[in-house]
Amino acid sequence: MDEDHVDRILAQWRRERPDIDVEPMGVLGRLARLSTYLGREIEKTFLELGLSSASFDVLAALRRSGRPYRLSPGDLLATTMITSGTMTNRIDQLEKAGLVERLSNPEDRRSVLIALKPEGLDLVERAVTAHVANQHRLTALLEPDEQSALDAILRKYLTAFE
Amino acid sequence: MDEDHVDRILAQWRRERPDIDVEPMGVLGRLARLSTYLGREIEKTFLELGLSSASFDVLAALRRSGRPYRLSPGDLLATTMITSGTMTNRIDQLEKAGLVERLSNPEDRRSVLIALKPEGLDLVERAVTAHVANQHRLTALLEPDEQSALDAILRKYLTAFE
DNA sequence: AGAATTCATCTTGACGTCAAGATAATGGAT
DNA sequence: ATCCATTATCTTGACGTCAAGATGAATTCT
Repeated sequence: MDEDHVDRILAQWRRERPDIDVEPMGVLGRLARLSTYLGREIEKTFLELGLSSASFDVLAALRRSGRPYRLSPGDLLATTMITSGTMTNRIDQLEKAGLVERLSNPEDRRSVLIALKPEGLDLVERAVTAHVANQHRLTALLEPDEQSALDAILRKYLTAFE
Repeated sequence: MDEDHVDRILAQWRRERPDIDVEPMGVLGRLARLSTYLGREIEKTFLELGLSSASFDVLAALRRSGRPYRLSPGDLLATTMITSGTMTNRIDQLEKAGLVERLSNPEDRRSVLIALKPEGLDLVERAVTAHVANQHRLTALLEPDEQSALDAILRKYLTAFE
């Protein structure tokens, strides 16, 4: 059981503040660090295609919704963990890049439909292939039984928030 | 085994792209979502003390380094996962808030020492107490055996990056 | 000693995000 | 018929972060 970065932080706290129980800090610290590393690895793959994780999330939501690859900003919002202002910003950029377009909805003039353009569809198909291959590489750093144990615990943990 | 948000995304991909193996997307997606939720919960606690996670990280590094609570920006950098520009920015703010001060190092004029001021020490002591209590609440959402299983897997996973 | 290299820190410009609120259209209640 | 609350989207201003490079000081090499 080698000492890692988080262990060294915990050891410092135990020396300086022996009154506090740092066990929770260990798990939560590791989760945060790991999530940062994994996020950066994932970002790299998208960067090679001229995308970001942020843009991909929107394109992917449109793609996996099925034909005709159209969703309202509100629908898109529901699939992510961002605010409406951030979604507007993401759509603006994708529109500027020619990957999606805003279509007005004749049935409800308050709302708008975001549609994947052919260029966006083509790009997201290539991106998802590269992304999934990369995710496979990243999860392969754990053994299959560790992956499924991790997944089960994360799933339970998430129910506390969703 | 109820269906969660990530399951719904995976089901969409399986329908639209039956050729791809979405298993890795499940674990990694859950890890990212959970990390975001936990990060927001943690941020809330610091907000009540007029701090952010970012500021706390710096104050905490100084506090747990022990007396006289002084580290160079380089030392601080090594304990975090941010760039030097971001560290300068964090120190600027803490200095502006009167929580730390920059001391010139007479032994090496290239470098600087960041010192906790009494106000900073007082605040970080209160912050770490509140933070640890909050972390305890957050980890208590899992059973003790789940917490330790999670910790063990995360520790192993992290070795791939550190 | 002088020049080139390395090191420690800071600056700049850009980006993604958020909170709060603005705008505009709809639907319901009286 | 009008008013009001709700819904959908966008705008604004601020913040934290990063990548790239600038600055100033120390070290190494000749």
